[in-house]
Amino acid sequence: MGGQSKRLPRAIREQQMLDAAIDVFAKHGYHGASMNAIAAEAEISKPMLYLYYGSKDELFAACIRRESTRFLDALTGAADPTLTPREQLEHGIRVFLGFVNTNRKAWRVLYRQALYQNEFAELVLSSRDRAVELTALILRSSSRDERSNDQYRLMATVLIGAGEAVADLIADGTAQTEDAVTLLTDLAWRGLAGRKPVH
Amino acid sequence: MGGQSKRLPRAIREQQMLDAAIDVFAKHGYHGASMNAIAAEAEISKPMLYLYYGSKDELFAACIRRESTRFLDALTGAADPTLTPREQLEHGIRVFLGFVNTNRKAWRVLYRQALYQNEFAELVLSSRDRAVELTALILRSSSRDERSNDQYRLMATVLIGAGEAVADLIADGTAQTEDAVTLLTDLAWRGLAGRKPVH
Amino acid sequence: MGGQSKRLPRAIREQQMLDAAIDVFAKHGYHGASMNAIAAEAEISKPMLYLYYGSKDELFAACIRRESTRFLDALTGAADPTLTPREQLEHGIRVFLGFVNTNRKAWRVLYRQALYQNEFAELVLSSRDRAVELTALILRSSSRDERSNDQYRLMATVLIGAGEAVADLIADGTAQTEDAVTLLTDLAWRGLAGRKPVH
Amino acid sequence: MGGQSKRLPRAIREQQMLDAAIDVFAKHGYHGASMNAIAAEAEISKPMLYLYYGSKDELFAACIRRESTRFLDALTGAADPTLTPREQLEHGIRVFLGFVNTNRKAWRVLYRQALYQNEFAELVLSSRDRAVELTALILRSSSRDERSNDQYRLMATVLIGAGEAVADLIADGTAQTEDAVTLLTDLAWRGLAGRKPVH
DNA sequence: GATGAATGAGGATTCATTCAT
DNA sequence: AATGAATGAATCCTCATTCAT
Repeated sequence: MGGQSKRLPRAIREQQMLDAAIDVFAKHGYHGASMNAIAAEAEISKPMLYLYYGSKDELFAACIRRESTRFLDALTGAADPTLTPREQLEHGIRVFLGFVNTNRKAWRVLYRQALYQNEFAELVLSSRDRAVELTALILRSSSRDERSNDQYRLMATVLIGAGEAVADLIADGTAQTEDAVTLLTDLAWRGLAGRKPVH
Repeated sequence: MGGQSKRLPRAIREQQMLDAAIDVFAKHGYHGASMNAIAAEAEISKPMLYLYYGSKDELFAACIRRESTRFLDALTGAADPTLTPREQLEHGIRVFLGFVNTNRKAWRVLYRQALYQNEFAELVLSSRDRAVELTALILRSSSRDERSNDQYRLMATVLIGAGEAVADLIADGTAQTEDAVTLLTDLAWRGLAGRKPVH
Repeated sequence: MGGQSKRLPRAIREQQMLDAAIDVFAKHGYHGASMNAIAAEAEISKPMLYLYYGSKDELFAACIRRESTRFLDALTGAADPTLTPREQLEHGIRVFLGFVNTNRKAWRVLYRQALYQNEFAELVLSSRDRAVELTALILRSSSRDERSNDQYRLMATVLIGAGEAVADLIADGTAQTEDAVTLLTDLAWRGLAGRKPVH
Repeated sequence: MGGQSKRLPRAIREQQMLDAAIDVFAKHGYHGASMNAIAAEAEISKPMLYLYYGSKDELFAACIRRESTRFLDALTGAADPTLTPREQLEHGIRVFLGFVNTNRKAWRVLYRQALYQNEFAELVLSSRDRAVELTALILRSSSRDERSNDQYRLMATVLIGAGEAVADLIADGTAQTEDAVTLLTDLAWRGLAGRKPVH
C-alpha cells in the first residue's frame, strides 16, 4: 500500500494501463469490468485512468485499437511473395491462428466482446474488413477462376468466419493449432480457392 | 399510454414478455437491457416480469431456451431422407440461413449475446453442440471418405462457424440468403464433405 | 393447489388468519413477514386478508389485540382471594410464566416485535400498563409498608421487567419455568414487597 | 442543502456516519431506516455509506459494535475496589442507568432494536453476556451465601432485565435516574444478593 | 504528477395493495 | 364468496465520473 507507482514516462504508463485493461476486459467482459478493477489491476489510481483515457469507452477503444493493429501487423508481415499460392494461404492461416493462440486475451476482447458490444462493433469491423480484404486478395491470386471482387470478399468473409470459429476453439484450448491449420487450409484451398465448380 | 393490455391468461403474457425481452436484448445486449425497458416494451409493469420469471437472469435464460428450441426444431424438421446427400446438405443450410433471416433478433440474442456472456454461454453451447452433432451426421453421410467422429465434428464446427459468419451478414442485410446458400453448400461439399484430395 | 379453502363462517376464518399471521410474525418479525407468506400459511388468497383486515398494520394490530386479551384474561383469572399474599404473588408469577411458556409465539410477537415497532408499541403498552396496575395492587396488598401508588407502580414495572427477562429465557427454552417462579417470587417478596429498607 | 461538509478525513467521516445512523435507527428501527435517510442525516451521499461500510447490515453492525464497546467500557470503568460491596452495587447501577440516560438513542438501537432483529441479536447478546458476567461477579462478592455460578448468572440476568425495564422508563423520560438507582440497588441487595431467606 | 474523497444517476428487486372476474 | 392478474412506490446497491488537495 501507498506510493507503489513511481513517476513513469507516459508511454510506459499507457501500455501498463492497456495491459491491465485487456486483462480485466477479457476476464469480465466490457460491462463486468469496472474502472475500479482496472485501476487496481494496473496498480494506479482511478483518476490516472481518466487522465490518460478520458472515459471507459475510450479506454476500451484504445484496447481495441492497439490489439487490432498488432493483429493486422502480424498478418501483413506474413505476406511472402516467394511462396506458392497454397503455401501463402497456409502460412497466412498459421500466422493468424498462431497469433490467436499466443494472444488469447486480446482475441477474446476483440472478437468476443467488442464485436458484439454495439458501440464498438464498428471499430473492430473496420479492421476485420481489412483482414477480409487481405484474404480476398490471397484468394484471388490463388484462384484459377475469374470471379467478381464481391464474390471473393464473400468467400473471404466465410473463410474468416470459419477461422474465427476455429480461433475460439484454440483460445479455449479445445483444439490444436496445427490440426486447425491443416483443416482450414484444405477447406480454403479446395472449397473456395478455385477449381471450377464441376466439369 | 397505449394498449394497457389487461388481465391476459398466463400463457399469453409469457410469450408477450419473451417477445419484448428478445427485442430489447437484441438491441442493447444483456447488460444494456434494463428490466424497465423490457417491461415498457412489453407494456406491462416491472413486477410482472419478476412474478413470471423471477430475475433478469432467468428471463434471459428463458429467452435462450425458447429460441434455442425453436431453432433446433427448425433444423431437425429439415431432415428429409428422400433427398440425395448433397441436396440434404443444401436444404439444411437453406433452412438454417432462412431461420436466421426471419429471426434476426433471436439470432443476435442467442449467438451474439448469450454466447459471449459468460454465465449463459453454456446454455447456448449445449444446443449449439446438438447442432454440431446434427451437422456432423449429415457430413458423414455425404462423405465418401471414412473419418473419425472427431474429425467430422471439427469439420462441423468449422462449417457452422462459417455459417454463423454468413448468418451475421444476412442478419445485417449485407448478403442475400440464396447466394450464401450456394456458397456454403459448395464450401461444405467440396471443402469438407470429402472427395479425396486429388493426387 | 386449487380450492382448498371452503366457505367457512367468518369467525373461524378470522381465527385461522390470525393464527397464521402470528406464526409468520413470530418467525420473521413484522417487516420480514410478507402478506404473501401469511396468506400462504393461512391457505387463503391475499385479497381475503385484505377483505378481513384491510391492511398489514391492521392485521398486526388484530394479532396484538387478540393475544393481549388472552394474556390479560389469564392473569386476571389467576386472582384468588383465598390465598395468602405471598401465595398470591407466587401464583400470579406462575400463571404469567406458564402462559409465556405455552404461548411462546404470541409472547414473541407481543413483547419482542410489537413493543419495539414504533407504530405498535402503544398498543402493547396499554395492556402492559394494565398488567403493571394489577401487579402494583398485589404488591400493595402484600406489603407491610405504606408507599405511594407511584412507588408501587415503579416496583411493579421493575418486577415485570425482570419477569420479561425471565420470560425471554423461557421462550427460548433456556430456563425452566419452576426455577424461574421460585427466583422471581423470592425477588419480589424480599426485594420489593416490603420489609422496611433498613432498621 | 446546508453544510455540504466536504472532504473530511476518513476517521471523522466514520464517526459522523455512525452518529447519523444511530439517530435514524433509533427513530425508525432497522427496517424503517433507509440508507437514503441515513445519508441525508449525515449530510453525505449514499455511495459514501457503501464505500465506508459496504452494506446496511454492516453499517448496523458497526453501530452495535461502537455502542456496545462504549457501554461496556463505561461499566468496566465503574469498578472500584475501595468501595464496600453495597456501594459497588449501587455505583454500578448508577453508572449503568446514567449511561442509558445520556445515551438514549444508543440504548434504543442496541437493546430495543438489535436485540430483537434476528440477524443481529447475537452481536448484542455477546456483549450483554459480558455484562451479565460482570454483574454476576459483583453479586457474588456482595453475597454472604455460597451459590453456584449458574445461580448468580440467572440472578444477574434477572437484575439486568429489571435494569432494562427501568432503563426504558428513563430513556422515555418517565422515571428519574436517582429513584431508579435506589430501587434497583435495594432490589438487588435484598432480593438477590443474598441474606439467607429468613426462617 | 498523483490521489483520497465524494457523488449523480440508474439498475435490480420486493412489497403492500387493488382490480376485474 | 373468492382469487388470479396487475402495479406504484420504495429499497438496497453499484458504477462511471469528478473535485480538491
